Amino acid sequence: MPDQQRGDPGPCRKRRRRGMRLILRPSLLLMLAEKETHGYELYDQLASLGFDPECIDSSILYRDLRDMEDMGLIGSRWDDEESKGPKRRVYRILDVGKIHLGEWIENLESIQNQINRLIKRYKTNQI
Amino acid sequence: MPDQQRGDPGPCRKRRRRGMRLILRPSLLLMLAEKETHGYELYDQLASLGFDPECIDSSILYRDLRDMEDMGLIGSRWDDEESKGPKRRVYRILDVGKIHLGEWIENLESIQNQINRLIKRYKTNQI
DNA sequence: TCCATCTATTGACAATCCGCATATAGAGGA
DNA sequence: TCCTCTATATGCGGATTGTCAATAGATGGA
Repeated sequence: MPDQQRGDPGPCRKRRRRGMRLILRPSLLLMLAEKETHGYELYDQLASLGFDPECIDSSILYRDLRDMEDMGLIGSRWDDEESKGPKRRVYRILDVGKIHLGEWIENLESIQNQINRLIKRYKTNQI
Repeated sequence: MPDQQRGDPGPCRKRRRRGMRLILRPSLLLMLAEKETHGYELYDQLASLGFDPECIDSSILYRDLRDMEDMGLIGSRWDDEESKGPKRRVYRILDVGKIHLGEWIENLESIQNQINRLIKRYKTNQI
């Protein structure tokens, strides 16, 4: 019996997911800045950035990719190599996306500072 | 003319807000763990935790407080002291809330690790 | 041949969340 | 009287999110 059918919420609790959504897009953008690739491989490599793949529905990843394409951050083409299985849509980062990624990283740094401050205050006050 | 009516999104950009929402509730809970108080004072003190008050609509704060009360994390009573102005709803943290706050802090720590990893990879690869 | 499985992407739908505007209301000051 | 500050609450429309299902090519085994 799968976990979802027991009362067990498992490791993918809501407030954990919230943080996940915060860093998913910059993570995808970073991976695309390293090399162009397709959604399914990005999905596999999320673990290398600390994501639990079981907590991420792939449709979210694909939607984020399409959204970022609509925003002009990344571009895509259908793969022309013969691969095993259905066709792949290969994404690459665009210049606008690189700039955007840089700003995203800055924002994450400021969020990190804020989280630091919060945790420090929590530990200092011995709650 | 207020900022909202110009095209200017100002400092409260969406992806900044996303991070804000992530830490608002634990911040409120931490402040209530330090001392019981009412919503308006919490609102004023958010700046001490690195929030930009202009980026937070007070309705969100009040709604979060009510939600956390519904979850059984905090309790409230109407203030019996005579204060200047309308009555205040004074919140205090409950035991369940303290446990919840601890778990929240742990989650924030793991999110922090993930952000660290992301930023490090960004800087190392000289994107 | 049929079926299960893996790869790969997409779309539909309901639920939730968020920001904005607005309502209410007591107290103090001009 | 009217404005402002303090203080809390609600309703609404639009954006975001998560879940589920659909589509579809390739492979391998019974």
